[in-house]
Amino acid sequence: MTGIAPEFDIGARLLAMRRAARLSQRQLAERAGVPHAQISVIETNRSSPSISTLRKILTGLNLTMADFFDGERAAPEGPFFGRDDLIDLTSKVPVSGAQDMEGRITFRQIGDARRNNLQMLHEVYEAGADTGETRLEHFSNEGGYVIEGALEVTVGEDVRVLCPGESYLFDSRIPHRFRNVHDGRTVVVSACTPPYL
Amino acid sequence: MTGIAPEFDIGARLLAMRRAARLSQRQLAERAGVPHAQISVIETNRSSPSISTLRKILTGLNLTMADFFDGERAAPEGPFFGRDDLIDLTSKVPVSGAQDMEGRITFRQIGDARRNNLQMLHEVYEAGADTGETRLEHFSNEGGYVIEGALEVTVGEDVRVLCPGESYLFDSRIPHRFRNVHDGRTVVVSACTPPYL
DNA sequence: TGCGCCTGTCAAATATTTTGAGCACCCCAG
DNA sequence: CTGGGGTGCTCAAAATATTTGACAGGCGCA
Repeated sequence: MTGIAPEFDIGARLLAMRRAARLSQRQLAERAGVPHAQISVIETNRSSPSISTLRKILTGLNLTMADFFDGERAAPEGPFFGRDDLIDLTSKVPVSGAQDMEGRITFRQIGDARRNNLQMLHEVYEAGADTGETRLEHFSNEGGYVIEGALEVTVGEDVRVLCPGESYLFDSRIPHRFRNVHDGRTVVVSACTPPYL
Repeated sequence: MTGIAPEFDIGARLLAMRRAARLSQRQLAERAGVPHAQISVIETNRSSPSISTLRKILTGLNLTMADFFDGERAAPEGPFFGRDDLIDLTSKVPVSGAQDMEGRITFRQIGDARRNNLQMLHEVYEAGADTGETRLEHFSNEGGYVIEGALEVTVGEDVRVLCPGESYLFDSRIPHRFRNVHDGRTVVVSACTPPYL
């Protein structure tokens, strides 16, 4: 048996986190103090790393185990969700210029994205919030609808400011960026499939 | 190198969780579908289990990875903590008669218990809340001070109702139990060393 | 083109974990 | 006391993960 967990894709998750940190396998390996091949093997799910190994690697990403497995947290059953049923993903979303963005962008997920293969988020951007250029390679499609405020969305070469009632939909592989250009907060309801996290 | 993680004691944590679930190593092993020796080896920190293995074991305890590593979550630095800095432990505390107690007892931790080797909690018992007989074997000492309401505390053979201003302190190895006998909520500030979770 | 540097992957040797059986101990009923 | 059933721990073989160094492809630049 090649003990690979089916439910939660460790490899994909690590890959996403690493990409988000803009690190190569080798860079991460050095930070974490593990051989570089290790990263490759784990990301492609060809081994189920030991806790100690995973922890070392996570150290290089400044993440805790809890952070890493947060997505696995039991989600409310549904199909209906109250205000408090939304799952806060903020800490998990690897916003590129994360230095200054702390606490300025909030993502809350509706239900169990993985099970439904659909990730719906309620996103709140405080004034000035900016994801920076997101070059995350999730092979997904994502869309969103602006509820409040004004969101500048950049997709590849296209840029546009979206106001309440306006929306977007594109292939996630295209580098994209979200920026709140409103002086108050901007609220968006978005969807992504398959789920990013 | 015998890759054992120093920071977060996996073995102790698993032991605590297993005890809380009132399962023997063999019982848990069967539920989880792993050999019983595994449990022993992990609990004594003589191996750092693979993610897939740990997940299997956790399944037998009805826990997710996120639950298990929740304690490792980055705690606020301190030495001062605002209202929102307290860490909610409610989901992690294995209250014995947990069936009915859902949402009726709240535990919030102050700062990083593990680092300071001191776990301070703000506990809120809703009307009727009862921990049931807690036969948790933590080799700790714990104390508490009642802020509001009325708490019936049972320690071994001793029983007493504590009102605001009253307090308790005892060896945690003695079976104990907390019960809110007030018709409103009861609030307690407690401490435990070394930390239970 | 060819050099240098980067990327990620692969294969073989080594180290660790996992496995299943067996051991010692304790408790209780016969 | 003796057998049955429980507890957790130990051991050696088998399976897996980790490590190391080599490899192929991409990219920029002389």
